[in-house]
Amino acid sequence: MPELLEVEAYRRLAERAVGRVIAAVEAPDSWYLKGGLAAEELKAAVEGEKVIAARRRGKLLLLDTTGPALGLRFGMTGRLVLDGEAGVEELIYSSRRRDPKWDRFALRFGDSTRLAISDPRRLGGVLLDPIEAHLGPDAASITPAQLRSALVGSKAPLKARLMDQARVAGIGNLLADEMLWRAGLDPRRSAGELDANELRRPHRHLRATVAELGERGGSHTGDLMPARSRGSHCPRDGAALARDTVGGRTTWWCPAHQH
DNA sequence: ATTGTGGCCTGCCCGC
DNA sequence: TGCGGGCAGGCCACAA
Repeated sequence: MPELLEVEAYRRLAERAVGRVIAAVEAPDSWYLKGGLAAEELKAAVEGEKVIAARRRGKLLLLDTTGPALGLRFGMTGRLVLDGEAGVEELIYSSRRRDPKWDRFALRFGDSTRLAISDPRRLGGVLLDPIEAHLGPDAASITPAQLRSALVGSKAPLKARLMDQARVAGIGNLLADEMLWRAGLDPRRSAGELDANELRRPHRHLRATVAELGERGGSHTGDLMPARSRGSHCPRDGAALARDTVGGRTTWWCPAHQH
């Protein structure tokens, strides 16, 4: 599913659209426009404007224009397609097909090219002038001090806090499980319970996991990923893996080495 | 304020 | 072979 690694791939794809002028907005699905945004309002705001940058904060893709910025969200099944080319080919939990009816939003440029979001399950959305301050520091560049302050003083489970986009932006379910598995930390522990020594581990493993899975090609390429099924065992020590809901999400962890 | 829960979206896979 | 139930997770509304 699109976590920050996939959205970063989308950002790189969208960067090719920098310099193009938005000739028309296609918004066939009003559900997909968030924050009370109407299609007419969106058209009036960005048609005729030029794309000047493609940025990312967490899982949010930002298209800066000479007018207001556009915020693109992908949920877990959204795919960015530019000129018929997808930013990510293999999107786990989404369909491998591409059906035109799944195009929930698109920009048509003056040179007849087109940037579209194909999203079978309509879990993504489009925002006009998103408030970036609603998102915490980006997980790929967060500092140790920033991560520490995102965790201390909280009674929420460690995993829930890591996935709270207002505290740390970009960590989804798979990345959270993978980094905690690597860090040897129990996802259910209260975030604020970590001592000074333990607090260093999430940061180190977050950075390492993001870098490594980025090179491998996405958030689904973790070492724990193949073991996310019933009756499986820890790839590190062979112990039976535990499965439960933590932070509202299906969570897999190793009771033998994650404490 | 913080934390937890349930619902939304819909394609796909498994078992009958 | 078709069908129905369960499942996936990002986000939001809402409750305690």
